[in-house]
Amino acid sequence: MSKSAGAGAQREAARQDAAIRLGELENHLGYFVRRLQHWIFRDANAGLATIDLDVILYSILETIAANPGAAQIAVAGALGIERARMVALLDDLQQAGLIVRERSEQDRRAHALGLTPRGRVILKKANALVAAHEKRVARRLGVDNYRRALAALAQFETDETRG
Amino acid sequence: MSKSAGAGAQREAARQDAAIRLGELENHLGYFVRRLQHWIFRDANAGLATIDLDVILYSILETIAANPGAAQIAVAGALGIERARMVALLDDLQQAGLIVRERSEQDRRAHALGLTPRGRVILKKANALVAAHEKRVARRLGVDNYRRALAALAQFETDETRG
DNA sequence: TATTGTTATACTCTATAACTATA
DNA sequence: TATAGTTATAGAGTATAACAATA
Repeated sequence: MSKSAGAGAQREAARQDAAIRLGELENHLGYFVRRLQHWIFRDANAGLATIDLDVILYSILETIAANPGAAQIAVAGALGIERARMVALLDDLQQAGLIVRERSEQDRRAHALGLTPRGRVILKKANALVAAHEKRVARRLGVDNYRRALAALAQFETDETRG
Repeated sequence: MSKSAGAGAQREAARQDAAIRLGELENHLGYFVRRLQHWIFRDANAGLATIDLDVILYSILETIAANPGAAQIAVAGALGIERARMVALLDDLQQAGLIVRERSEQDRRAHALGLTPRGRVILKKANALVAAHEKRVARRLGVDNYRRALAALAQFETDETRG
């Protein structure tokens, strides 16, 4: 993965950030949310890559573990993933031997999702990696800020305006 | 924009959210950040669409206004946009008559970016629309939570790990 | 040699529509 | 008629590499 030119350009761009003013953006939560999310995804994905997962796949595994037998559309809805896209993501997890799709007994259109024994083992490792990532976020943001941010953002409900 | 089938599916998915547990995700800032960002982008873009802008184009306009004469790579670096992608975004703004690209006198490789008079008018309207959006975010999140979130997240510095 | 802007390419994600099998 | 899962496609975004002009 040679990135001699690209890394240099990015480093230079970062250096110039200090001289750039953000104007009204400083007053907009969306700007900071986007910036933080960008960093969080890169850091979390870098950790999860060691067990061939990423943030999305991990979130799906964790949600299935918390809701055994749930249908694809329920997990997709909870995570804000399109149901069309969920198909390919679950294909990946199934081919990796981490989940099973069984016909639901209540509704034969639906798949009842579940973790395999291997899925449970990987999920346990993933949760350890994500916990380490959370500590990095907390250290970076400051422990007090981290707690405040988590408490404030956890109260946001998105359901009403979906779709 | 007929979305009879899609909207129905999404509404159903949202309804089922209530029954879905999130497990460890409840303790992860990244989950809530992603959820909030998703809502914020949709809401802000819906507002800005009335003047043919979106959040990214608005952020670029505002940054240029705050840093007249800045080079493309400096603006890109401040906003976390790839410099390759910045080219097309600035093409859009230029074709819309909102910005100008002039050769920098200090560094003839670089473009000195600036707003046109029309760009300044549109940016003023955009800032009003975004201010209205921010109020919706604050109302949705609760004013105290909004202030706490803004204060906490504004202290996150991303520079070190770019690239 | 390195950087700015540019073009090109491959891959991922989003949004949407349509199909099947079920309900 | 409507929904769950699936497939397909178009448009956006990301990541990367390479090139010309310039430093």
